[in-house]
Amino acid sequence: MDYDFKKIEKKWQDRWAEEKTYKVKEDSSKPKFYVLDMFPYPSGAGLHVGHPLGYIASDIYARYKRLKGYEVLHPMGYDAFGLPAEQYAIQTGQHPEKTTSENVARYRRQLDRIGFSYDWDRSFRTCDPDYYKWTQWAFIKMFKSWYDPQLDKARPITELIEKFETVGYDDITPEIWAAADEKQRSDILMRYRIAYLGETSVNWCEGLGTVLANDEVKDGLSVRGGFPVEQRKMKQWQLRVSAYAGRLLDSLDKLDWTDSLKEMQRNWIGKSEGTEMVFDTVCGDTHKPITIFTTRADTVFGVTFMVLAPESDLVDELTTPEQREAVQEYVKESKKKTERERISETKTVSGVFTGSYGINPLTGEKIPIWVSQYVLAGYGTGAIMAVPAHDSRDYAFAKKFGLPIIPLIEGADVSEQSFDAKEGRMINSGFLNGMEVKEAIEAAKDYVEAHGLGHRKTNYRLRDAVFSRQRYWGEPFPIYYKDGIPVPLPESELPLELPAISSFKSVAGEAPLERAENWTYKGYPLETSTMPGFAGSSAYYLRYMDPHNSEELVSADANRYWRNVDLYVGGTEHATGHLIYSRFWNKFLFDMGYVCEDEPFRKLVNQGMIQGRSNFVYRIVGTNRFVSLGLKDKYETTEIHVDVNIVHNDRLDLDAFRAWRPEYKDAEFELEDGEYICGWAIEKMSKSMYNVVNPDDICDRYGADTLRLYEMFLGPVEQSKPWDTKGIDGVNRFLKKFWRLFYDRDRWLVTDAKASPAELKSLHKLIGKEQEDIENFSYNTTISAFMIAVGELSDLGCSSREVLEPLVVLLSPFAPHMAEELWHALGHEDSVVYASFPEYVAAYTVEDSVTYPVSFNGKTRFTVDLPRKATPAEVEAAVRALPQTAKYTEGLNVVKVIVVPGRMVNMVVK
RNA sequence: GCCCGGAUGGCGGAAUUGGUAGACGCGCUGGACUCAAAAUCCAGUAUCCCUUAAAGAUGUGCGGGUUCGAUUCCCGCUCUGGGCACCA
Repeated sequence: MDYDFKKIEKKWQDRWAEEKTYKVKEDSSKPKFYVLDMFPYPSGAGLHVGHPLGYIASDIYARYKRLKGYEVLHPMGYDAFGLPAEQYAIQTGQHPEKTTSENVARYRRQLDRIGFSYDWDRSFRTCDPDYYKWTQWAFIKMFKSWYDPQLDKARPITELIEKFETVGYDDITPEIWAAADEKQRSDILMRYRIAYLGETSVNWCEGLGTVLANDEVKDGLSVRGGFPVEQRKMKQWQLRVSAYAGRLLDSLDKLDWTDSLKEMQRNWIGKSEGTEMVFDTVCGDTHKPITIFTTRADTVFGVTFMVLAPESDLVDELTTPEQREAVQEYVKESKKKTERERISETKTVSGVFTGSYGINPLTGEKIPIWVSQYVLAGYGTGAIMAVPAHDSRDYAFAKKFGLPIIPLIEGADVSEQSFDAKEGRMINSGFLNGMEVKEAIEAAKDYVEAHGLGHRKTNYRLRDAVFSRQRYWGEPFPIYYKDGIPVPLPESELPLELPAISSFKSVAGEAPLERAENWTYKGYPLETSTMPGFAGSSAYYLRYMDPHNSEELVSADANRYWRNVDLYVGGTEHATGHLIYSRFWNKFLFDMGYVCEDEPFRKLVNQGMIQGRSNFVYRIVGTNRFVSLGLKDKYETTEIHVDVNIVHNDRLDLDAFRAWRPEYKDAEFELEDGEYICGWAIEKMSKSMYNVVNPDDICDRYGADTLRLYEMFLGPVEQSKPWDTKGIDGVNRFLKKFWRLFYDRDRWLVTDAKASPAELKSLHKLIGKEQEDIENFSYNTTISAFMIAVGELSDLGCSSREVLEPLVVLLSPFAPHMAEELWHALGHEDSVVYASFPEYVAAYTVEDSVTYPVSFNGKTRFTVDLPRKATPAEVEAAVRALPQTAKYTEGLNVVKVIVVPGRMVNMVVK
């Protein structure tokens, strides 16, 4: 029987589905392991060969852990709400539900072909009402909670109300609370709720007709669609992610994530420890203290002016009548600009004087207050003290407008540029003179606090997440408005299902749900925004633990068993989006006692991207004649992308090329050695480059097992690399070779013969290697080890079941179909999934000798075989006891013997 | 500008973290089998000198250093991938 992968793979995929081989349940007699992939957004283009990379890696891990005796939760689902389906609906009028279902079905077919061990009974889509019920539920919980900074955790809002009623909290005294009407109370509480409705400067994207979160905007353009984004003040639902900034930062240390990813999150959270300081100001005859934030309290003596953000509320109050016109003009201009324009203008300095002055709290000096775009309203207090000598932005501003620059650090030359480094000795700084900068910062902070000028303050760049989208294809908010006051729906009313609407076309500024009929609750209007894409993906990993529970997001029992994700595999592109929101969401649920772990993803592996490898043909200009790569320099040619699917190992399939497109029907070729060689380049995998490789095609040609093996053999999982089909024959050959250990054509080769020591050694080396490598995600080297072992066993003519049976088990995580087929051929009734790895590991007895090269001063002179367990002293003694060689006896004096256990002996001689 | 990674044959990549650099695969060359092809198998394949072999020398981006010994550690560069970017 030949290795007929088509038959074998179909057969086992059907059997696995039918027998629910990969179904898992909470089994407290076994340790749990939770392996999760970032679930895909089911796009219309289907899967390309890059998508399964991470899925294959995690599937191997999941299968391996199963063999090791773990109960493994390995689910898959779809992140199905989102913009592309809706954009498509706008263009075609098709309901997003329909296209989503079609895309999901297509994804499922493609995934099934690759032989993943998912428990499909746990699968769901984020757009299923049974699922988004729990997204809405969590939102209501957030609405009904506040963040208690004392306890440093979220608490029910009722506790805050109780504080207001009894002792007061912040600036709300019991009297104020008692006097407040329903609307006022709602407004007060909005300032504290975790999910709240608030006016804020948001990223408004006209092209998409919706607001976006910070991570959905890049370089002033929307990540989806690339439309320009501008800043607008709007009332939007938000999540108080910023309250969790400190905890999100601190618990990064506990996570087994890559350093680069943690670093990205640290930057995004952007902790900075500084001081909030009050400056008195003079505007005409009125005084108004304003608060600024600085990390350089040591530089107050060098403050020569102050700057307000154009959006700051203080601008109006501090503008003198003479300056009013100029200031208003400037503010208007900057508001009109899109985010992108503002970014592109970062190098051009602009600003306008308000006419009023601040008082330097340490020197008493009067300093002008300006307005400029380089100060951001959303960070700190929206106002700064400017120290041109030691801040490059302040410096540029001072130079442009001729403001004084006072150096504060000894030896700092500020004639050309500012001196930003935090080092050196202070001068011109009163009581700070003579101190080192780091010392001075602390001393200044102490001084400021002691004299009541301000206090220490930690700021974060992480902003609250804007949570509403003026779009259709998302979760509706479970909120209605009673006389303008937002009220959550009773939980019994969940899920609040997305209503039908007549047209998907977006109308400027109008949310599609405004067009829904009867979008009301008990006669009150319902919220017409929907939730953003990250809402549904923030807690999905919890739902897999208990996907059919209609009473709870996840039952306490299921949650206690599965706890959190042990291994999460996905791309880095979610570093500052999904992975922050999920952690936030999980921490909130943890605070409220709904989940038992503070962090959702213990270990995270980022798989690299698979790039495309494009192929080119070269057409002689003005003809339909194509020249092979090596000959193209003889002519003037145009480089044309050619579909990589009609090119094999850079050789063009001429007939397929002629058939590819009508205009090439009569193409002529100039060949090299009878072949047409194509040029190539590494580019992003995309349709327009004709370099998209569909996994289905690889499965047709080589089989899923080869695809799995090859994707892993390409290189380390974490690394980005181009898809290049050149090497695929190698792993395919390996599988055939593996098969031939069992079958010679129709003859079954396996016998009950006793394994030879050499055969066992091969097997045991592999067992050792596989265990070590899989734990380190080093699958390419495991496969190498496999190739070596199979080569050795094949050379030895190994037929012993004692060796071949464990070999099948070892193969099963990588090539599950072939392993399953052989496992059954070996007479097993059950799936190879139920085989037990530890059994074979127990027999792991590599007990061999080590060949030590013995060298003098680094040059190898002879070797000696010794048992692996020999101690360095024993090795040295054995080497010294050897019959002396000519070189050894030539009066050489051995000064030192260096023994590297298991490796080598080096003698230092004189 | 700031913060992380990388750099090893013709190519993808190994090297047990300081111990025989180049595992394994691809590609290439030669051979076996075959009427032939495919498939399969065997041998060779870092560079230089050389008809070949032996022997030698060089060799992990570049320049230094530590060490008996450096792809690995330290210092200074070059190139390159990624992230952040008026965050006070």
